[in-house]
Amino acid sequence: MVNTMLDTVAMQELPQIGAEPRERADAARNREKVLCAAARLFAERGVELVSMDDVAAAAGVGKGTLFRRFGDRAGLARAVLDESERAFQDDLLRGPPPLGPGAPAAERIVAFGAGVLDQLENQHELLFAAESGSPCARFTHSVYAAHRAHLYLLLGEAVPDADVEYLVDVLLNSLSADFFIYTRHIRGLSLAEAKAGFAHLVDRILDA
Amino acid sequence: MVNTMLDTVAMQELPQIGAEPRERADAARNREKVLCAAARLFAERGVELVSMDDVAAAAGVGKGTLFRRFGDRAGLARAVLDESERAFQDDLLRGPPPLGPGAPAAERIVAFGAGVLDQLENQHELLFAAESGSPCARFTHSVYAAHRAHLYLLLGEAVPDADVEYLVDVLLNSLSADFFIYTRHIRGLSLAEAKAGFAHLVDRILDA
DNA sequence: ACGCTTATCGGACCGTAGTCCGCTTAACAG
DNA sequence: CTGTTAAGCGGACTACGGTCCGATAAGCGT
Repeated sequence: MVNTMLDTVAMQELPQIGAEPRERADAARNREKVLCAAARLFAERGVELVSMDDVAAAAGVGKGTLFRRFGDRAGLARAVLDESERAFQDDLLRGPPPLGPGAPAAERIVAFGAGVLDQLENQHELLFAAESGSPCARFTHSVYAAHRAHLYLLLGEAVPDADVEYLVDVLLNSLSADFFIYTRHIRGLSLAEAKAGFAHLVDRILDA
Repeated sequence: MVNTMLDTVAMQELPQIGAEPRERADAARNREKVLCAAARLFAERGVELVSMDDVAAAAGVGKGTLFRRFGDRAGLARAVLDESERAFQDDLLRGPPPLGPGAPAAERIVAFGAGVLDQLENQHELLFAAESGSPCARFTHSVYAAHRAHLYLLLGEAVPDADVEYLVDVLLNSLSADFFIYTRHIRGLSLAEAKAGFAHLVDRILDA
C-alpha cells in the first residue's frame, strides 16, 4: 500500500483512537534523507534520468526501504510534491480571491485552472511522474479527490442544473500533466495561451 | 521507427517514386504470425498479462523481430487494432449519417464520441496499451491526428468563432482510454451514461 | 542456376521497477 | 540496564521492456 499524503498527516499529527503506533526514529530519519536526495537528484538531472536505485544510493538507504515507504516511483514523486501541493490547497481554502473564497464561482474556477497550470509549468516532470504508473493512477489519489471536491462545489454553484460530476472530471482532465505537456510542447502553446484556452473552455461550459 | 498504419498502407499499396522496396516474404509471414499470436494471447489472458516475450514465443519469432517490426509494446497494440480503426475511419468518411457525412455537425460530433466509446467498451485494454508508453504517446500517432482532423472540421463548422484547436483536444482528451476506464470503472458510469456525459459536454460547448 | 547484397532474423544482453526475506535495532516494560 | 518483540532495513532476486550485432536467407542481376 502507498503511503499517501493524508496517511502521513494522520500518522504525524492526529492522535487517533486505535491509531498507528508512531513512526520510529530511524524511519523518520530515512524518510527525510530519501526526500532530500530525491529532490536534489530530480533538480540536478531531470526526473526522467533518475532511477529508483539512484535515489536509494544517494540517500544511503536500501531499495527495500525506499519502496516500503513510498510504494512506487509515483508515490515518491507525490511525496516530493506534497509540500507545495499542501500550500496550494491551503490557498484554495483560505487564500485571497479569486483563488480563495470571495470571488464568483466562475472566476474561482478559472483561477484554479491557472494555478494548476502554473504548478505544471514549473514541475511538469514530477507531476507527470506522480500521475504515471498503473492505469488511472492519477484519479485514485487524494490530490485528485481534493481538486475534484473543490471544483464540484464551485461548478455546482455556477451551473446547478448541469451534469456537474462529469464536467468536473472533464475540466480536471484538461489540467492533467499529460495534456499539459501535449499542449505546451507538442502543440506549442505558451503558458498564457494554455490558461486562456482553459478559461475559454470554462466560459463555454458555464454560459450554455 | 514504428511501423504505423500509414506506413503499412504506403508500403503495400502505393507504388511511390523513390519508395520503400517492398516487404520481404519472410517479413510478411512473420508479421502475420505475430499479429495472430498477439490477438490470441490478448483475448485469452487479457492484455496486461501478456509480455512481449510471450508474444514472441507464441509467434515463434525472436524478440528482436518483434521489436523491429512494431517498435514497442504500444506499437504492437496499435497494429492489432489497425483493422478495426481503419473500418471506423472509413465510416467517418463514407458511412451513413450521423457518423458519416449528411448530418449536422453537432450530431456528427456526438456520434463520433459514441463510436469511440463503443470501441473503448470492447477494447479498452488494448486501446490503453496503445496510448501508453512515452509521455504523450497517444497524441503523436496517426489515429490521434485523424480523429483530430475530423473533429476540427466539424467543430469549425458548428462554432466558427471559438478556439477550435484547443476545444478539439479537450474533446479528444475526454475520449482517452485512461479517462474512459476512470469514468466507467472507478466512477461506475454505464456506457450509456458515458455517452450521455460526452453528449452533454458537446451541447454545452456548442450552445455557448 | 548461382553468387552477391542487404534486409531481416533471433536470442544474448542491459537497465529498471518492484518483491522477498533473513538480519538489525528501536522502543518499551520490568 | 537488560530482555523481548516486532517494525524497519537492505540488498539479492525476478520479470519485463527494449537494444545490439553476428548469423541467415530472400531477392535480384547475370
